[in-house]
Amino acid sequence: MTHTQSSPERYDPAAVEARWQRRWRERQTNATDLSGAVRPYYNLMMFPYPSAEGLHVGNVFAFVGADVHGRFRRLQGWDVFEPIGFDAFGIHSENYALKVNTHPAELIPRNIARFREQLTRVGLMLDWDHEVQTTDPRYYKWTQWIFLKLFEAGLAVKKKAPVNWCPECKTVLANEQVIDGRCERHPDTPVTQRFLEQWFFRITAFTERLLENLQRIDWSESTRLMQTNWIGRSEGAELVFRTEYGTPIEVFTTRPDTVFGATYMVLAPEHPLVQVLTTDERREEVDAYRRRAAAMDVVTRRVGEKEKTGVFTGATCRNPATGEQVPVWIADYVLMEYGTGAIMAVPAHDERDYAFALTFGLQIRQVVEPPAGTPVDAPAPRPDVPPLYTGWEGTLVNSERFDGMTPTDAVPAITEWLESQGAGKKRVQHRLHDWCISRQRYWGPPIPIIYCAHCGTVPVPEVDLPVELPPLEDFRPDESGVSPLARNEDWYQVPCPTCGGDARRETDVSDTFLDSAWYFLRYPSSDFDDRPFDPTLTDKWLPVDSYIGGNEHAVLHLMYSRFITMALHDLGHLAFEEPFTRFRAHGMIVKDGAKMSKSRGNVVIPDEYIARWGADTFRMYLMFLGPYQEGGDFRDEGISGIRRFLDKVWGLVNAATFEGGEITAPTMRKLHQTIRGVAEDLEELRYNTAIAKLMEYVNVLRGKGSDDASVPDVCSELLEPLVVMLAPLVPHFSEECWERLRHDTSVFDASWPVFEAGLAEEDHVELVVQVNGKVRGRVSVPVGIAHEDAIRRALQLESVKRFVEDRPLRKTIYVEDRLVNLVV
RNA sequence: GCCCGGGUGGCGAAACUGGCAGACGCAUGGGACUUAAAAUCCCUAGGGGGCAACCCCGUGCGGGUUCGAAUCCCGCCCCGGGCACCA
Repeated sequence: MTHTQSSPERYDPAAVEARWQRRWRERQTNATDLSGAVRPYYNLMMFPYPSAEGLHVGNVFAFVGADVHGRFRRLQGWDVFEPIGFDAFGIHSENYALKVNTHPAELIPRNIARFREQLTRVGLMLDWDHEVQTTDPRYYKWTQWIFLKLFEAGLAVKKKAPVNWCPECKTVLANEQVIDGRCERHPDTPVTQRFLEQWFFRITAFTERLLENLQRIDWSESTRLMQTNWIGRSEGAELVFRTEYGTPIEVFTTRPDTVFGATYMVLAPEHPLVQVLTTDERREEVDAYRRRAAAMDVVTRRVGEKEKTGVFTGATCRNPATGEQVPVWIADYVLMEYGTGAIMAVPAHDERDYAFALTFGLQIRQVVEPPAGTPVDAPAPRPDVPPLYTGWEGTLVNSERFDGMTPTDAVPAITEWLESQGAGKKRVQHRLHDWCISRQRYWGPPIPIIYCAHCGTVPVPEVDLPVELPPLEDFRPDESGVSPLARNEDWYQVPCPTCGGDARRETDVSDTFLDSAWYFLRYPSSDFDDRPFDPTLTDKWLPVDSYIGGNEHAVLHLMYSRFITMALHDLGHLAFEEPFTRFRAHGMIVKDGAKMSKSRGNVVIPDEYIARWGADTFRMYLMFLGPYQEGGDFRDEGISGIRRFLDKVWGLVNAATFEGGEITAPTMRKLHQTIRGVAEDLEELRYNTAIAKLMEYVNVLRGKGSDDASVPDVCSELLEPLVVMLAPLVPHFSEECWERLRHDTSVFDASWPVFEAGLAEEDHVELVVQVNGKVRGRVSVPVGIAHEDAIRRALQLESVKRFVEDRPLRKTIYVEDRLVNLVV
């Protein structure tokens, strides 16, 4: 049955991995025949920014998880396309280049070379024939082309707007890049506001579709939620208050039911009507306040719960519900970018208005009475003032004919009533803003626009693309608010494409997120220079079947990619409007419970581990340390367990018998249960439990529990399925084992073992026997035994009899093949 | 403040739809092999009690529903993430 090996060959990962990587390269194992594929499967991973530090463990974790998925799909018979590229434009690269005082054009190729080496070493099934680099003019030609298409469609517009300015980056930032009022790249630097002419993509034209489609795409729930919140849909009404001269001031409110309690109004300091409304005697004070607000940085202005400030304009407006004249104020707690930039203040039922009214002694009128016993949000500070109550429960008071209604019923009733007087209508408001894509920096694709004194804003003709980024010695940004390209007259002075007269190029470059918003469209078509994406190949391969990446891109990259795809769809360039059919967010790898960072000094360098343990052991360890979609804590002690496991498999494979030995029924059952379980787990990216099941199977094969220390002889029939199931996780190792099991083709040309339900079924199960809900014994019974029989068997147990005694059974519960519970 | 996710042995974790809590692995202890060590193999391993068969307690805390709760409900505490003067 068993034999002791004379001199067992040790598993040497370095040798095995070098050998198979060479062979994969020679045999083109990982190259996909894009036009010939029969069952195309597009397996995408988020392409990296090629930093000078090289691949991070977090990257490796992300990529390996995606690679395991791709390899699993391949074994299931799909023609898997697993491409990779490099996202090398942008502030990140440029800032680093400035720091080390080397041109990014020189740094990036070096970094990319290092990344290629590392990615290959990890053993990813990447098709290098379709690599893309966003910094390649062959690529960004088409990034510029997308800009032109959006421009033609009126989806790229230039407008003067208050924008986020990072004094450190010396450029504007998209709202998505501002975190806590600070630049995402410079957490110590508050973002300031500037009023600049910028190019915007009208993502807000797609808001409702971006929101609705979230219902029907198979994405991680967490990611969909983040996008939903980011879009920030609010239902309410737009109401009109008029000045004594009849000038309308529109306000947006989610609580039209409280309009009878609107005792004053507030406009944003930047609101265009402020000029018109302010009375002469108030003008000086109002102007001073507006100047202060304009100069204020975003943090100080945006941080909530600070003292409310504001100034009375001297004007009054008529509340359309009560007919009263109410004072009009300006205050910085009202934001110009949201709603109409003006609000009706209902101090009794809004926290901010309440604080403001108390500060400035404005009238507070309760119009919603909370039901008895419902806590209010803030007790009344004085007897003559009502408490603050922001809830939706209760009844309306002081609201004339609407008194007694619930707020929920009053919303449509009051909205319709005001609408009949031309003073309001239903409205939906979103938090999402247009995407500002201008960057006053050097390291990006120039925006393909030319300004001509005669012809105005002229798009660069398609035949002139790409507008190449000129090599600039000094690419340092400055305070001027314009790009370093604006210092290069030779470059920006061009004839107008329309009239031939003197004209000037746009000197801003576009946001890096535009580069990455379409790279997945380019991969299959990377060979074509005359089209961004070939219609036939695009039809065949897109949308992406599986996309795996980090949730840090939930609202940036993933939202922009959806928008660009949707826009290109509407313009007739794509047949689909959602780019990623399935998206899964992976978790984060932490070290000692904390996020890895250079400042903490807890960064794990993957190379050292791969050198010491081999890529396969490292891959499998990463997949085992926690649920893939949650991430986990990196502890190096755990790696040895994986290595021990691979050594055991190695031992079994090298002692395999080929003549077809006897296979016991329990072993066969375990095999088929494993085939089913592992497939289910891999399908759902539950890599840690898939590995546990493979370990269990190996324990069975090794006859764990027997005291025989030698390696048992196991027939190849039991080992082949194991090796195939291991292949997605440990590809080199599995190839080597496959060969030793006397195969001369790649294990990835094999197919996933077939699950046979009949072989997995047990004929007996162990029923748990409870008495009054407590486990008192177990009994082995045939599968599917009848209720009465199960009870009878249970009652025969001594341990059960003792607890039942002579008492009659009041009730019996039988869960088939699981348990019986006797209630006495 | 609002919206998610989480809290289970010494540690990472598992547990289908409410049905044996702790699979799998790490570390630890004991044993085998060895002159010895490493490697390897075997056993034990939530806490407490008992010579033992067994018994009691136990999934962040306090209540509840249920024959039965890590899982469902109510009220809290702590950790992680997202949003945040968004009307």
